[in-house]
Amino acid sequence: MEKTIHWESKTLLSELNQGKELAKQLMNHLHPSSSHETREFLVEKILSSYEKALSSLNWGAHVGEPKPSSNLLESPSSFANGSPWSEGSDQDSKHKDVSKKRKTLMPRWTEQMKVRSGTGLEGPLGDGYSWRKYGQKDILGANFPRSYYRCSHRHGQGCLATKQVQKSEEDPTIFEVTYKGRHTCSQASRLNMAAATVIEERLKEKKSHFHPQQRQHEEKPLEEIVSMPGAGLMVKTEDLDTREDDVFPYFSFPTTPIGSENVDNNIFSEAILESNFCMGSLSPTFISPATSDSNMFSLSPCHMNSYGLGHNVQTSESDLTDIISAPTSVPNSPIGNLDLSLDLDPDFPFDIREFFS
DNA sequence: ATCATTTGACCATG
DNA sequence: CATGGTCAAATGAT
Repeated sequence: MEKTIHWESKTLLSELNQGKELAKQLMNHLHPSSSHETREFLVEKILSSYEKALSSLNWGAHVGEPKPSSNLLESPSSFANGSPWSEGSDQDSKHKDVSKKRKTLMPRWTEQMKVRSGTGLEGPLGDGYSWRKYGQKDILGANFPRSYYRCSHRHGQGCLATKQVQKSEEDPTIFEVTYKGRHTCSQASRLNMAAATVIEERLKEKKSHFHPQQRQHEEKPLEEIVSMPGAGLMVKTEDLDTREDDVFPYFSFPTTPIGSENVDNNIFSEAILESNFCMGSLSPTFISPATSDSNMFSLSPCHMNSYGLGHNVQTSESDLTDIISAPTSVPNSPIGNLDLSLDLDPDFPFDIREFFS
């Protein structure tokens, strides 16, 4: 069996290496003079490599798991109007029996994203979902309040996804976004479109000029910017509920496009976002000096929820909260200068913003 | 008028 | 009891 593992890690390595090389090539083709097709081609190749690598991980890592990763083939329509998670639509009956306080079997994960308001790039990007703010609270020991959002389709579609947004104390340009629950609403498919659009826009922006569309109103960005999945971030999975056995590092992301219909931009952005996620969570990167939390683990599971797709991530209950503590902040270090030393180390500072900005 | 945000109060939890 | 999370009335925006 060791052989198998070996073989797989070899495959993995070679795929990753290939991806690396391709990425390098892509970098060289980032000049406006380079043809769009070339870039597209390279991107596709990269994605392909990653997919292979990932699927190899999938097969190798968790055999005894309840599910492979074929869930993405399921059409989202299956839960169009009834969230599979909210059995008894508890939304009305909040006062009901609190007796069984199921710790909300909702997955929870945190992302940290840097807002670069200087460049006008990290504008008011959404994450493709529409949220409604329902509260704000000052948090003890924190300099900035925490905002609470819920999916605006909660009423219509019973979507229970929520998120919390809070400015990082150390670096106010960083927002910590904690998502709870997945979207059961039909917005999910829009995500990719939105992201793709965003990317395109950025490209355009980059090419032409930058217009100071947004100045720093200091407070304003927070509510809006909040969370573009592909933004700088680390993903910290928290409530993974690994009470029992493994269920731990859980790879489940679409290796297949959801609707194989409009597979152009969608895949593109989707895959990019995902790889970004994964990279983010895999990178022990820079242990922020800010975090006084002595040790951080260097390996965090890539818990891909992919927004409404992977509804299999079943969470039992337990507080695994601090296992995975991703590096909190992107340091002020010269990453900004595209320090893409794409070496196959876990530090891989993969950040599409750097590519597209 | 409708919809979203703000904000203090209320509630659950540890 | 302190804290974090949510509700809902008031307020603001469109």
